[in-house]
Amino acid sequence: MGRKRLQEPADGRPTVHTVAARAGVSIASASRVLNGVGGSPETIRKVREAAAEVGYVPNAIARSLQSQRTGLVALAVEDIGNPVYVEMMRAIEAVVASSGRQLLVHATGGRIDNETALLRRLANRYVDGMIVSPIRVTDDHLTALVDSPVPVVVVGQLGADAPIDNVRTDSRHGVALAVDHLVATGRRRIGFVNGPLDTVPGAARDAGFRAALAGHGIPLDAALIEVGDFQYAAGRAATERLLARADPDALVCANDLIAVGALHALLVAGRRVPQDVALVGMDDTELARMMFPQLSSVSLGSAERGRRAAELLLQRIADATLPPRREQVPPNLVVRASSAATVPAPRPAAGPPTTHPSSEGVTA
Amino acid sequence: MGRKRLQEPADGRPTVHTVAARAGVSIASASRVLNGVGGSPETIRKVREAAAEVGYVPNAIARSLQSQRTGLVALAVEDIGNPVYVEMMRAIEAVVASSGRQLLVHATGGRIDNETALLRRLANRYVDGMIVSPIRVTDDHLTALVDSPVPVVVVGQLGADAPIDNVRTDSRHGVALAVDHLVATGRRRIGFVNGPLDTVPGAARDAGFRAALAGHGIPLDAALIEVGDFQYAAGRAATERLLARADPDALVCANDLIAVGALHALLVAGRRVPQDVALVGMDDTELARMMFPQLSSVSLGSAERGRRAAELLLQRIADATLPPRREQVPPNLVVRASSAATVPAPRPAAGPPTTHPSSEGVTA
DNA sequence: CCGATAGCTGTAAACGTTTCCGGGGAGTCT
DNA sequence: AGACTCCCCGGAAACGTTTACAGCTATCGG
Repeated sequence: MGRKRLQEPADGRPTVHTVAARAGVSIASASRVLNGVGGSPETIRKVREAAAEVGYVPNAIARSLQSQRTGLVALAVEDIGNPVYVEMMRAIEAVVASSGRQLLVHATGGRIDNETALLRRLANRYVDGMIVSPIRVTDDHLTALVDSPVPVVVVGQLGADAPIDNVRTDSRHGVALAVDHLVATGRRRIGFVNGPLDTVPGAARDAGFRAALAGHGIPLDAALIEVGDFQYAAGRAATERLLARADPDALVCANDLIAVGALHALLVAGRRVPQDVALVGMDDTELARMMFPQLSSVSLGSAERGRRAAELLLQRIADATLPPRREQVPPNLVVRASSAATVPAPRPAAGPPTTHPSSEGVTA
Repeated sequence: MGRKRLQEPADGRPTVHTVAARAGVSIASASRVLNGVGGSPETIRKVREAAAEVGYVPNAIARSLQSQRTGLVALAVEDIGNPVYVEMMRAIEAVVASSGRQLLVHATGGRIDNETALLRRLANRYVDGMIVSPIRVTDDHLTALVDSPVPVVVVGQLGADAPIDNVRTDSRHGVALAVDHLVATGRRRIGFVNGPLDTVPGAARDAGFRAALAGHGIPLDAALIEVGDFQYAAGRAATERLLARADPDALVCANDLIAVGALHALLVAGRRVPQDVALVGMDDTELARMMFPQLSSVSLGSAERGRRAAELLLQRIADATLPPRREQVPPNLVVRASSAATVPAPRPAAGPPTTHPSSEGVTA
């Protein structure tokens, strides 16, 4: 007969065989006791003791191979530094952790190839499921998502007929909320600093801005629209370009990072916020509250979307036969100092300019 | 004889058996071809074809069980939303990804139990290695780190004799740089907004602040020291408390989040920055450059520390017998508008005393 | 007092891959 | 022509776990 399997691996780390041998029982009994299912009191005692003595800790990989699940869930977002994704991530992590799983975070940099490569590697079964928030979507991309061997939930807009669990918001409407608010407080020369138009959110926000302006009968002035990417530096640069050629009395920004960049550019240019230019960001991240003046921002419920996406994913992991579901989180506007109606009246001509410390402290 | 193993699992997903059978070769040959090692041209062709036809993708879990590595590296930090960790994470991720591995990110919330639990779960071999940046360290904690079955690299201060790969900076010295700079530009009533003293960085920065002040012969005024935690809201609240009872002409903050909170509190209180109060943060994150005025900040080289930690970890994964190493990244001060010398001259004694409020405040 | 039943235990198969090893064929050198 | 080398191939073991199955003992009901 051939020699039995090694009881003690060269590694030195104990396996269930080590424990079983030491306890004088079979590996099956040892495994049962360690999993808390069955076993006589005597067996339980012996196995527990042996396990404690050798410091046994089960090998999760072997277990996964057997059980066909890893307890890992992946999240793929464009930019891990964007506070909106941090908030989403926190919400997802809370749900995922409460189900005893761990979260694997991936930054795609918005590059599609990166994301499809990730999808493909996903097929190798290392994660039980995935949440992805793509900012660009192609057909290839879509079929990769649909064909994924593990459950996928998408956060963001998706073709209407795609059979994929999906939680979205309505950022078109979100931009409209911002514009409505600015118009209501007397602003008319409303500028817009957007992200790339070839992204899903960029396109949606552009459409929303144009529609909202049209809804108020305000003619579109191309000089008041500027495009960068969704980062701080680009937002600042784009705003500088815009200010060089136009004179807005309000600025809508496609996310909070851009808004912070815009704020910086405005203050450097000597404009007072909100007296000279009202400013509204989007995503309502912690960053908006950190600024001085605090930024108004359109909340797109990122934490809520993350939470729901995680729940959808967990449900689908539990039951793969569920029909594709779609959930929607409504946007809502949070008004803060950066777009407050100016003190005496919305008219920029009247009123003492100085009551607010922000103006003097900031425009040195 | 018993029946052979299923060629086609109920799952429907192809395994190496499926493609071997389809190609008419053994699983050993199939495996070799798929791994690009060996095989005759004919075999290679057949296997490749079969694999493509059934859409074979290897099961990473089974592979890991065999190879004893997962290609996953974990990172545990206190707060995933703190930009300093974002920068560190980016640097780590770059190194890790270039070695073909993936990064698993974990937020510990600074709670020790959380972290040791993570360490213990680590023992189950799901990751090849781990980078941890603990803000609190106990003995239990330390032994858990030392006993870890997988390689661990610590970012941050650690007991001098701990046999653990470690990359650190000198935040004591970092605080001293800030104080030196403020003193050199004429500030005397220098306040300090710190994080919790029972954390390693909190304690180090406190010690650094006291030492630096003593070095300049400036008596310590307890009213000028305030403690919160390392978050924005706490920094703002702590600064409000401090301003209620003291009148600093400069503020050193234990990190940039605190500094942003402090800036907000200062501006709300009507203080001008830097004229009335100079402000210096720490970590030199993107956030510091986003503010208006831009914040001076002591860089602790977080990206560099992350990069080095990742490299140390990869080296140790490759060779576990390496002796424990320790690397140090020096701090350096980045001066920006928030602590610029006030306009007429840095000399408080010489120049005309009245033009600027700060100068008169300084000669107390 | 005997058969059914319940609970425990051990053997062995299974998860899907890599890899050691031995056998065999083809080519080359002496 | 025989021996040697080199390469390719297939069988089978191994990674460490869970679990189906069957056998065993002890208890209980009839």
